[in-house]
Parts: sequence; C-alpha cells; structure tokens
Amino acid sequence: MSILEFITSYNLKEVNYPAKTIILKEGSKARYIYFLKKGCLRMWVNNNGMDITTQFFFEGAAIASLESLLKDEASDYTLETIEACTLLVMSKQEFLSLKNTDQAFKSWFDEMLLERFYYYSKHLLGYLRTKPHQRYLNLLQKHPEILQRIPQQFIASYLGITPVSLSRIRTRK
Amino acid sequence: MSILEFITSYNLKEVNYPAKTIILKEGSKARYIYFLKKGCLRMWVNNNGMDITTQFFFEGAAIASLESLLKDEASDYTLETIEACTLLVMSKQEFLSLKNTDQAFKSWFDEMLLERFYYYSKHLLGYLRTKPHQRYLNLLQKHPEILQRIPQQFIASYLGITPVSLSRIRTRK
DNA sequence: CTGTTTTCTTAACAATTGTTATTTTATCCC
DNA sequence: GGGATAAAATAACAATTGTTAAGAAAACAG
Repeated sequence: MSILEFITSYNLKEVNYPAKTIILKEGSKARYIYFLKKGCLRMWVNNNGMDITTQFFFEGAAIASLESLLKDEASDYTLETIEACTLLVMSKQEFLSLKNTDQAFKSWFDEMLLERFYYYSKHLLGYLRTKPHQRYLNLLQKHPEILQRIPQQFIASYLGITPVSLSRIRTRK
Repeated sequence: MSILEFITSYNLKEVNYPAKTIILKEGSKARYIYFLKKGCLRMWVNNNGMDITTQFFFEGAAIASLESLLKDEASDYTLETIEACTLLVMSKQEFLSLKNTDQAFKSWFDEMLLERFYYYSKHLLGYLRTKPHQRYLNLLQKHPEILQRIPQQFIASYLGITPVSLSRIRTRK
C-alpha cells in the first residue's frame, strides 16, 4: 500500500501551492510533515548565496526536514516547490502523537527513515566513487525522469557542479 | 548511559582482532553486530581496485553494515580494523530478536539509526558545500583526533581525494 | 503576440585535482 | 638494530572543473 493510500485514513487537510513556494525556510523549525499528491519539490541549502539542491521529491513522497521535526532544531534545509503542488498536511503534534500511539504509523515511519538512510548512503557513495561526468551519466540512466522534469541548474548543484560545467558535460556526452 | 555500559547486561562474547583484520567482507551478508571497546575500524568500499573509506569507528561505536543486517542483503561495504581491537559480538538472530522484544534495545537502535542518518546527511552536505581543501580544514578543526590516529591514505579517500592531493593540501595549508 | 526575464550554452582562462613516477620517511618484523 | 616493506612527500604534466562574461534560447507575463 502506498503512503498516499495509507494516509487517506488520517483525513488530512489538502493544500495547493504554486511553483517556487517555500514551505519550510532554512533556520526555522518544522511544524508540519507533508505528503505529496501532485507536483515536485526540492530540498536545498544555502551556500554563500548560491543554493545547493540535496534532494528531489515526487508524487507519493513524504516531505519534511526530519532533523528539524524530530529534534526540534532549526532546519538546515529549505523546502521549495518546483512545480505547482498538491500536498496533504499533517501537523507536528499529530505526527508525534501518531508515532507514539499508532503502531501502523510508527512502522511506516521507521521504514521511511530507513529508506532515507539508504538513499543518503547511496548518494554519498556516488560522490566518493565517481566524478561529476559519471554521476551525470548514472543519473541519466537511473532517473531519466529527473532530467526531463527538473531545471538544469538544480540538477547541477545536486550533482555537485556548476550549471556551466553540467552544460559542458551534456554536450561532451 | 553509553552503549557500552548499556550492552554489558546482555553478556556478549568479547573478541580481540589484530590490526588490518576484515570482520565483514564486501559481498557477504552481515552475521553480527559489534560494539567497539577498544581500537578503531573503518568501513570501505572497493572502487576499481582502490578502496574508499566511508566511515571511521572509535571506542563506544556500534559497528555493522546496517543495510546488510536489516535487509539480509550482501554488504556493499567491508569492515576492517585499523588498530588492534577489542569488540563485543552480538549475533544477527540475537540482534533481531532483541529489536523485536526488548523495548530498551529497540529504542537504542532507533536512536542509533537516526544518529547515523544525521551523520550521513551532514557528511553528504560537506561534499556538496565545500571543496577538498576546505573539507580537510573542517576535519582538522572538528575531528583532529581522526587526523592524529588514522593513516593519511584512509583520510584522503574519506575526503574524496587521492593521497597525493591530500599531501599537497597539507603542505599548502 | 511581443517584450521582458530567466535559463542555458559557449568561450577563454585560472585554479585544482588526477596520474604517474621517483625520492624520502616511517613502520614493521626478525 | 637493521633490512624489508609500506606510507608519505615531491615533481611534472594531463585532465577536469571553476569563474567570468557574453550571447542564444526558452519561459513567462501582460
């Protein structure tokens, strides 16, 4: 069962945001966890005025700054829509309460955390193992949908390079 | 309470390994989780014959290829002692059983997984945010003990560069 | 549809890292 | 301690990426 079907039973409020809407700003604390029905978002950090995208989210994803939500710390990350999005919203209180009382929800969350852990671990490995050019080719092979759907500047920082360098790599391919 | 005190109550077997002992080999499945009493280890992956160190473990750490332990998959990583080590050994069965039945152990594990998640997330951010030279300076500032205790070749791959480049960076500092 | 703004491409040059090989230094083992 | 082995430093050159700037293409708004 997908998280979207699963989460239906919790009767969450649905919201719509246009493209380029910031739903969580770096430096503030997470008050919600979101479930993405339609659209896509990115998570990014500021780095000397330039932003660096660390993750993309597509339909079916659970979206939150987990550190901020779980540790009640200011988020290192900003969450921003790329396309217009339809989201289901769950408050932090409800989230924490469900995590403590609802066994099914707790299991879902543990699994989700583990999956994110794998994701980060693999993503990190990609940086250590391969050079930018190869990382681009790997992304092209494994997630061509990302390259189709996401503006190049975001992909560049996600790959750890500048937009100029990505453009060069693409022609060199 | 540290994990080492906590784990005492489980009466685990203690083992000693000399330096450069492989306790889990890439491609095989994890059968144990270890708790490090003394010494240090590294986790690494093979990359075209060169190894890349992804993590260091010091006294008090829980050591396992979590993906392999939890998903019963072949490990992507090798675990190898750097110094001579004293370890407490817990079998996979015991680990899984405790995780299901022992609330204190389950809580400890959830917390540990979360900490590792943060660790990976921060480590990845370091790659995206900074260049090799700066990563070296950051490591020097935040974890000077690593630079004192760990051979340079391992630190180089941990920083995502070659030993030659690290040597250059160090003199340039 | 058209003008504006943003994104992407291209180019030239600088800076950094990778590669290979050699030398120096440190470590290990008998 | 001394010879063997491994690790680190150094040097020269190649390859890649970063930086800056300018122009082309695409997206957006009225």
